Amino acid sequence: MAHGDVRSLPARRAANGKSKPANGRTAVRERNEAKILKAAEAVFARKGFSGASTAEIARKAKVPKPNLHYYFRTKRLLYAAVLDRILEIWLDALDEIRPEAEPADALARYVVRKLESSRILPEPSRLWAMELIGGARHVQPFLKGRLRQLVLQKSEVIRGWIEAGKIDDIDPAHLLFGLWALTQTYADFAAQISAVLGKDRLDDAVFAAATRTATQLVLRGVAVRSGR
Amino acid sequence: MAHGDVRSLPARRAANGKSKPANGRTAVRERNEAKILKAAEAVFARKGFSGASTAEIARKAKVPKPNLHYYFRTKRLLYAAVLDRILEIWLDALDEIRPEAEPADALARYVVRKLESSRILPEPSRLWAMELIGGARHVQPFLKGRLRQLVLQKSEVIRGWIEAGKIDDIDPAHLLFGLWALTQTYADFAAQISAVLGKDRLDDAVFAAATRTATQLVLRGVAVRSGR
DNA sequence: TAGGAAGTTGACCGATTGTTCAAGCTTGAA
DNA sequence: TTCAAGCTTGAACAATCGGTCAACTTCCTA
Repeated sequence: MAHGDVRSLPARRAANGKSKPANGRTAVRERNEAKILKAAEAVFARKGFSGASTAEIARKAKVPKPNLHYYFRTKRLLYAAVLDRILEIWLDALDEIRPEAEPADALARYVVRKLESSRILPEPSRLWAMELIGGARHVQPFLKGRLRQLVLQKSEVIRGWIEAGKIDDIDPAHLLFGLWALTQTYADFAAQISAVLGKDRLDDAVFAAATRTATQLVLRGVAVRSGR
Repeated sequence: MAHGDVRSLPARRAANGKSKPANGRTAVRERNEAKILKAAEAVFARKGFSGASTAEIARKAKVPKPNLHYYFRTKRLLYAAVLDRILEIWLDALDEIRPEAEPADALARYVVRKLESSRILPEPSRLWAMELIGGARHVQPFLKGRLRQLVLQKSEVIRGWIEAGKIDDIDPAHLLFGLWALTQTYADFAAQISAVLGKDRLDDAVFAAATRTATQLVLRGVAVRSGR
């Protein structure tokens, strides 16, 4: 699932170690790929894979359509490249769940970081949600492999907290699902939340209230005994 | 947002009160519309509005494409008709939040009913999620109107519980957002959850654990003082 | 300064999109 | 039995889809 899978470029720079560290003269490529990926992320997040059109992505990225296909041979490869970038963002913050951490701190910080992510980078979250709702056909290996292993591992950490009497008994995996749901809803369903609140966008006050509420639900929900 | 808006049929049965109660000879129409709506729901839920094709819907409903357009003149009207049916399902269970209800019962029953809905009717939830992620262009009036009013009204109920000392202080609207997120995640992101759990579908055991976990988070989260 | 790879792009491909047409079929009331 | 309204459907519409082609420019290297 590394970059190598996803990009199949027409030609790579001569494989020697001569030129400047790691780039050299591919500045054009780097810049254009970034432009296209950013535009693709936005369009895929709004319309999903089948609903998005390469023409719209190209228009948004301000490149002619054949140029888009020069950098990403097919729509599917472009989609894979976008997903590939997003996986890391998605996993971010899970490292708060560590055995030696104090559960109250760890869970609170996890909620804060995830909500921050929903505020600053809502589009990756929406694209991920679209992919999952559509059946997760393109990310099945990731879900059954890396993510599953990570959830099993973090579940062990949480079970450790329970056995140490630091938090109440709870199903660790479902606690994680709950954490994801409580935090990502503010990215995925921002349109609903802002409309219901009578705002035209989710401002800082909304996210502050969201953080308070989610933190309260989680910390009291697992009945954290504060350390010492 | 009533049915009248959504269906613009070539002709309605003669407007008299003669024939059998409320249908008469439109049995064919009723049956075909139902077939098409069901197929449309599934396809729209998987691909979103722009990603779905009328051809695929027609194929799934086992009617020729022009027949689909005979009953629903445009793709957009078909989509509106599908959304229209879903709104009621979506609002269901909110009536548990009543002033005279005991908060513990009301919240627990709400969670149970919503999770039951995620288990039995995941597709409407997924279609709704798709629509919201895509920007909620087709349901903006519903969100800003009926749903907003309902949320304001239920928020008052919850505020009443707080002031009566029955539950801890919490932002009522965000509590509702949390309840939605915690329960609908099992419909919307079923693909992720089942893959992570190593199952090929979300069985009864999963939903039982989900119910326990979500209920615990909510009831302890708001620190319900049991009645009396 | 010559050569060649990298990058750009207008024009075009067959396939699929949503939608329409018109000719047929079915059915219930007169 | 007639007849119109409701229903069905193969064929075709322009527009858009993902993707290709070949001619062009740009830019680095030798």
